[in-house]
Parts: sequence; C-alpha cells; structure tokens
Amino acid sequence: MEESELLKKRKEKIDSLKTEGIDLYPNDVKVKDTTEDILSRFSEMDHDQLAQVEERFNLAGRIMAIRDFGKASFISLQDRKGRIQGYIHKQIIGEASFQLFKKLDVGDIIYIEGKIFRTRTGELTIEAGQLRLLSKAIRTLPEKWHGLTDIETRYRQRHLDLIANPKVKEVFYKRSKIIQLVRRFMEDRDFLEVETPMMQPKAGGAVARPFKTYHNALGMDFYLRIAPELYLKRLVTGGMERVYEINRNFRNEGISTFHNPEFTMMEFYQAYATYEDLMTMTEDLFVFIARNLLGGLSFPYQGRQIDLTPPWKRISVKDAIVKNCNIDPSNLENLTQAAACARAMRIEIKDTDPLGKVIMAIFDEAVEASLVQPTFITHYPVEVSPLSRKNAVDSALTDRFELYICGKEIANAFSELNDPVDQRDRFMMQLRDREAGNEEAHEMDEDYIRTLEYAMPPTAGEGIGIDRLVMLLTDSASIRDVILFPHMRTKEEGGH
RNA sequence: GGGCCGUUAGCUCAGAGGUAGAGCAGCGGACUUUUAAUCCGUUGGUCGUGAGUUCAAUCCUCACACGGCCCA
Repeated sequence: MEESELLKKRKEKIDSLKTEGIDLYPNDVKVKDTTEDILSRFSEMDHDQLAQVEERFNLAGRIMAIRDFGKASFISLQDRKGRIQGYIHKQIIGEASFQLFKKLDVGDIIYIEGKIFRTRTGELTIEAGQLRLLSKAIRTLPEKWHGLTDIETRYRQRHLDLIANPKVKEVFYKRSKIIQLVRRFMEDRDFLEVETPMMQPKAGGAVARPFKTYHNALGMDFYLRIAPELYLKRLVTGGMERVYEINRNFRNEGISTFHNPEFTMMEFYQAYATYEDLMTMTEDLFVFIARNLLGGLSFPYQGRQIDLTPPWKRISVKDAIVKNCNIDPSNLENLTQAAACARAMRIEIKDTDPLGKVIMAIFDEAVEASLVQPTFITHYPVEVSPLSRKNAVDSALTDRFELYICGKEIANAFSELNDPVDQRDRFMMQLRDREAGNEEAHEMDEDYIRTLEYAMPPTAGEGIGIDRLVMLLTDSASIRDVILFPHMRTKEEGGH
C-alpha cells in the first residue's frame, strides 16, 4: 500500500528521535494528578493567590493542540478526566527538553511536571518544569475544530471517536454508572447476582432466532443464548429466591437504531412476587437510577420531555387498542372480526395466525408508537407468552406487562408459569406455531419441564433492556451510540 | 429484504461534462501569556470499486461495496 506523505514524514521524525537516543515508548512513569483534580481545586483562585502555591503537579495525557510562539508554547493536554493547558517555556524547561518538545506532534502522549499559574487571559495552566515523551503517535488525529463526524469511522475506530469527541466518553461513563446503580438497587433488595450459560444446547427463554456454534470436544452444537430466563428459573427452583443477571443476549436478526445483534439485558426473578409487584419495583428502580444519575425524574429524549414520576399509566393491550383505534371491544374477541379489523388497517395477517397474534399485530401498528410517557401495557395474549402464568379471570390472557417509553419496549415481565403440565401445553402450542412456519417459535424443553416438576415457587420475573435504558437516559438516538463496538460489516482496508 | 441519501487530501467540507478546491493538520520561516493563536511561504488526491455513454467522466447511466435514515 502506498503510504501517505503524512505517514512518511512522521516516520522520518521518529527515526531522528531514535538516533538521538530518545525512548519513544518508555513505561517507567508514575502519575499523581489528573486534570479534573487540578482544575477543581484551583478554579476559584486568582493569579496572585496561585503565585503562592508551592505545590508541584505531574500528569500525563495526549497533546490535543499546540500553539507555538517560538521560545514558548501552549499545549492542550487531555487525560481521562478532561483537558488542561500546559505552558512550555525554553528557559524554564531547559534547552534539551525544549528541543524534544519541538519534535512532538498533536496526538503524542506526554508527561509534564510543574507548578500551576493563571495566564493573562485567565486560564489555569501548568508551567512545565519537566517534560517526557511517553508514546509517539505515527498517525494524525482528526481535526481539532470539527472533530470526527463520519459515523462509520466513529464506530469502526472508536478510539478516535473517544479521543476527538468528549461527549462520547460521557455517554459511556453514564452507562457504567447506570449499571452500577442497578446493581446497588438489586443488592439493597437482597438479590444475588449470578452468571448463567451464554452457550446453550437449546436457545430458550424468548422468541427469537439464535446464532449457532459448535463445540469440538463435546462434538455438539450450541446456540448463543437469546435469554438467560430458563436457567435463572432453575436457580429459583433450587432455592435462590432472588437472583439477577446483567449480561449479553444474542439475537440473529436485523440491525437498526434500536437493535444490535448482541445487547445487554438485566433479568431478575423474585419468588413470592407477582407481575404487579414488579410494576412497582420497576418504577422504584427507574426513579432510583434517574435521581442518582440525573438528579431528577424529568429529562429530554430526542426533543421530547420524559417524566418518570410514578405511578406510571397501566393499561391492558386490548384497552389500549380500543382507546387508540376507537373500535368496539367485541371486535377483539374473535379471530374473524379481529383479522378483518387488522386487514382494514392494512396489517398483514397470516391465515394460520391465532387471535392473540392478530391482536398483537394491531397493537404494534396502532398503539406502540403513541406510548411516549412510561406506560405499563398489561395482559398479553397467551399465544405470544409461552412462559407466563395465565390470568386467573381470563385464561386467554397472561399476567404479564411490557414497559414502553418513547414508543419503545424497555422491559418485559410476568408472573412465571410454574405449572409443569401447563408449561408442556404451551411448548406444544409453540411447536404447532413452528410447524406453521414461525422459525422464532419456542422449542420444546423437556429438561426445563422436569425442573418445574420439582416445584418452582410462585415467582415473578423481568427483563430490562440496558442499552435502551442507557439510550433514554443519555438522549442517544441510536443503540450504536451506547454500545462501544457496534457490529458492522468488515471492510478489507483499514482493519476491523 | 424495499425506498431515499451519502462516499472528493490525514480530518471537516466545497465543486463542475474540458488538467481537482478551501480550512485545519503536515512541511519551511517569524513570534516569550495564546485560546480554532496570528503572519509569510509550501507539500499532499486512482474524486469508494467496476463497467457503459462520450472526442473527453471525478461529474451522466448501470452494477457492486460500505455506511446512514425510514419502512418491513
């Protein structure tokens, strides 16, 4: 490959540094301070007060800008916490270090040591008494003013995105904080964090297409999990009455602004609770996170104001359809009328679709997008809920809810089906669906039924999409903005 | 899978059927408190890939690749 002029020049410079005996990649430096500590400690002090400060500081980071004045230079130094200005003066730092500095580039990682002062224009600045090169950049950084905006490059070379766009780092700090808060909340309620298999002989616990892989030593196929659900309920059966897992799920489906093939889910199970208990708990959890992360319950998402103040609206699937479509509830009571309604709305319905599926198709089309403020949609049809307990009053429905915010599903929960006989019937129902051509239908899982036969306590469980939650709380338009390395097609050039 | 849009220097972007432009970065020079420092000079391109139309294509047409948004 033909090298760019820029790369050649940079390599020549590196060779000349090497012949001078300068180590381009030393690793013996220790760093005491961060930009954030220094800036926050001295932000209130003026020039004269700072002149009294004897303390010396040392820090390391990436050179983000150089403003050169011949015998003196200003640099912008970026570490994990932020940026601070450095002042490099020939007479202060000495001839040798100054000559080294002259050969440095934007993008290099350096160490500086020195005292603090405030410049004529009022900026807190470290006056470098010592300077060391810690790591030499061969390639140039994106432009200082516009930064890196090309979306493809941002995702493919996330390191550049993180260097050039400070707000990106903030999003991932928040993501980390959110997950910490989830853990703290669950721990406070005596939930035990566990890890269950990512590779499963059967991909159960959700309705989705799995990725397939192969284990050489065992000589068998495995599937990357689409959900941890069935394993977590095995643990509840085993006496772990409150468990949760925060981990990746893999679903072999399309990619969009709300779908990544691997995504992070928090699933938890609580014995002796119902789906109604979980609605309250979900409100509590979201309130806890929002208060600690944002300091309040109201925040903007993509131009709309979202308010998490409980109690959130609760409405059944059917009531929501009736309200949104202004149709007679009796239309949702039998397949012929419901299918006619759906077709009138230009929704595609298969002749083999049962009533519950038709109802959900109408819901997805007519209701989903309108659910902007947090809303619990309850009482899902039994045909689309193979692992949920039937409603005591209407056996066509289940004790289940999904939480919608901004038109998107954020959480899914139900009172768990713990009757092994009923569970077998549900799996049979799914098998018929699979025979009708639905590749996503749930498989028969004899091992799981066997577990239920040992008696699982009455339990409620929930899954919360962590990526979508992070999107919401960071006002991110795309799931790729909250996943560090979103999947993309590999390209021949430029690696990745 | 379908529709629309994009791909030009390391980065951010202009551009027009007739030898390719700017700013930043780079290189050379001036400058001891700058803030996208400034000033003078200057290097850098298979215009995503491949075909077609044309005297001539980076521009028009088609296909493909990668990406984005919307829809399923």
